[in-house]
Amino acid sequence: MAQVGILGYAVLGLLATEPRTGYELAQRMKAPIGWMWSAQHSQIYPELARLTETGLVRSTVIPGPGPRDTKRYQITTAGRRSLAAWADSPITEVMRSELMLRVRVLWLVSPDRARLFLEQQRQHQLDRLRVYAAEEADFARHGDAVSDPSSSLFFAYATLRFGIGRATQALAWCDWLLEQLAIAVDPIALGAQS
Amino acid sequence: MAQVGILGYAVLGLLATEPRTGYELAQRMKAPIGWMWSAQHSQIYPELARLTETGLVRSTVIPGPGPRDTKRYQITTAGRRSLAAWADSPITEVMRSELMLRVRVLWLVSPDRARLFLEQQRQHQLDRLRVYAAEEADFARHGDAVSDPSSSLFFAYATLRFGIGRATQALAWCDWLLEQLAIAVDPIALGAQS
DNA sequence: TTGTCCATGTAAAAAGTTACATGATTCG
DNA sequence: CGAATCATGTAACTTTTTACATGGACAA
Repeated sequence: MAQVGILGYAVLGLLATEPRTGYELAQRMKAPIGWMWSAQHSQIYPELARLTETGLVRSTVIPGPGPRDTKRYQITTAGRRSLAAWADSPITEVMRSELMLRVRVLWLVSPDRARLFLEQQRQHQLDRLRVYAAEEADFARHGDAVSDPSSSLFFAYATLRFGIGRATQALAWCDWLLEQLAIAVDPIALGAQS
Repeated sequence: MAQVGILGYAVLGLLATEPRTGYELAQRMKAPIGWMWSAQHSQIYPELARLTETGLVRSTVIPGPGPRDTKRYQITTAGRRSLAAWADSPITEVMRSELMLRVRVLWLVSPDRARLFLEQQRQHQLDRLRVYAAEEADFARHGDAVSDPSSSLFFAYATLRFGIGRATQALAWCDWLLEQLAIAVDPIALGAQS
């Protein structure tokens, strides 16, 4: 029995709340959900075929445009069971931050360019926070279900909170680092502060 | 001219401060630096060969054990130039969090298992913070160089700060979520709080 | 009529993981 | 004398990215 990879579970997780087409799944895997996990459509279509073969999803043809059939996928009972088993299995996460790789090497860049780079990152986090704020407003409209820990909505909201926390932390870090750089460039400021 | 990928720059970044063997590079790519970017030795050796071909690193054979030559790699002037150019070039980061994928789906799991899962994550963050604290103590021993933004040490310290901030934020989020779950399970606590 | 969105796929290449393989030294 | 560490590599496989390919509907 072919085992399911993370991408498979990501797809099953999205199908667990409602049926979707491959295209819709691909859309969802972009920002802001894509800031948690991303995938291209070229990865999703073959994955859906695999999940169908192993009986974890099922599809029905619906009317749609284009040269091929439009298929709406739904999760099966077996799929739901597989997803639940994966949900609280041991997790080994590999963190990858290109940003930190860059920062580690910023001493090779002129102070001006370094500051510009960090200001761009700062702006990037602000942009994210604005998107998150809009998402949070959406959740607020749902009312009580958001605070009910047996609902899928509650955990979707929890991931949003995580994203907001992360962006806020990254923003604060940018500010701290920019401040450190400013102090170093202008020792008078240091004197005035101490 | 074959272009360098992120892994290549990660390697160049480590070689920028001092020469190392492939083995030493692989060691460094484990925790806690590996929490920012990780790579296996099977990826590093071929990468070093590529970087040698393109003239971004150079190696000298040094005495060592085993059936093959032990090589110490150093970055070349061309390598340093390439690295500096990459450092502040536009960045497009793809965030991947298996944890968030799991949390999104925790409503499928029993409340007890969900709480256990989150408590494990909480402990995981605490463990990380302990390792980071030890690393921070190391930096403190270096004295002034840590606060000099023209030094490589300063930016290494900045990435450590980022890691600490991230783990702290994740910890706070775990606490928040666990609290939400506790309130839902035990409505008396809610009454007592309000 | 040109461009964007909907909708599905395949192919090729790059990146990353896991497993295989060798052998010296050093510590318990 | 066995296990861990040092040290280097290759092979097979999986995952992810980028590019190619088709075509309907609808709006500027």
